[in-house]
Amino acid sequence: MALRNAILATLLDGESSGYDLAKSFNASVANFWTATPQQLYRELDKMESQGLVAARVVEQQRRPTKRLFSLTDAGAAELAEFTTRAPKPTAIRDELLVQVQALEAGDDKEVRRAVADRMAVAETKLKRFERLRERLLGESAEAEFLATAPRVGPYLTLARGIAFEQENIRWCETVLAVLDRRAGGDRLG
Amino acid sequence: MALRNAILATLLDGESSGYDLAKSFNASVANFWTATPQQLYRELDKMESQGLVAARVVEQQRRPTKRLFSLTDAGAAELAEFTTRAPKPTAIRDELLVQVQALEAGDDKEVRRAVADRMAVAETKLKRFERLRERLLGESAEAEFLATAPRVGPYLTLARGIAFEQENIRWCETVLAVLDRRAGGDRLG
DNA sequence: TCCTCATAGTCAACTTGTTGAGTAGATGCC
DNA sequence: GGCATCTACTCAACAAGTTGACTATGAGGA
Repeated sequence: MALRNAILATLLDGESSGYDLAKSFNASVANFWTATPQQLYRELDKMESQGLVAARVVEQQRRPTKRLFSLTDAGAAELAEFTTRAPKPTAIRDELLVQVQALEAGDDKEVRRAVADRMAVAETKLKRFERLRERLLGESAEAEFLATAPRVGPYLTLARGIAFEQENIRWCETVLAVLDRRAGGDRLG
Repeated sequence: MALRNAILATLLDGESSGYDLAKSFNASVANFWTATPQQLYRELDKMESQGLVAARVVEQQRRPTKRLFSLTDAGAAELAEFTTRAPKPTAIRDELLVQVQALEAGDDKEVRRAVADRMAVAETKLKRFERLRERLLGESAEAEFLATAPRVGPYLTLARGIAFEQENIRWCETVLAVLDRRAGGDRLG
């Protein structure tokens, strides 16, 4: 039920096609939820049949016809009700951490490479998130924005994403340093 | 395939029953992967039939018979190979963040409560992780441990979990402060 | 004595998420 | 001129994760 509500929350920003949702689920929404295009189309169809979203077919010149989805009153009510339900507890779920856990039983050079790759990805994401943050803030200072902006939800979730990626980068640096020191020690020993 | 390898990595610490694994997946392994008992039993059966783990039936007095699983050579090889494969990218997946994103369309008092609950959970987890950390370190200082300990994988993943929970707590504090300030402003305005 | 909790699981049904391929027109690039 | 890329989807099959109920035994407390 969380994917459904993540979609509804995204539609608060206005109507959107499945295709556009798929892209925004790789940009802003990716701070707190991910989904493949398949999941989105399936869920949108289901929600349309349940009256939570309304589809409007838009014929385009030079492009395939698309369907634009928007929140209905029932959809907004479902979303509001969702905010009152206890959220599931969460935890990191990361194959890279499984690999680091198994470090000594595996290939430490490959793991080192995977950690370095992850750090590069995190840096790219962080930059994207920070540009998004600038755009959200506009001219305002953070404190002013948080006190006066009509919608602070997206800013707060973005802040969580930024902190997560910063933490990722810091952790990757630590792991790389430890691996290098230990590899160096091996050569000496 | 990540659950499978998370189980194999856990069995590096020695043989374990499904029941014990279920408990450790709520303690230490929860830093980087979660699983329900159902998933574990299913996966253990599959892995046994594929020769990745070996089961040893232990009859107990005063307790139900249990099966203790241990790594086979094939299982260790599979785990080693897993560390060479590119890990999937990861992201936060958190219903609470979906709720915060939908803040202005939902019930802000309920969301506030959910954030406060999450903060309490994070604090409990953090304390547990820090006790675990002390136990892992033993008498050593961190730098010494990282340079000389035979296995640093579990320490490094635990460090990631600790940082994650600290970041959670900090973020929850921010969100609570913002919500309170805005609720206060409403009363004044 | 009954009730709850801990141990140690099994079974079935369901939802959610992933993978890969296919359709089809338009634009851009070399 | 041809080939890749972008838009905008659809279909099918599978893998992974969740939920709830059920079996059995023993220990500890009210």
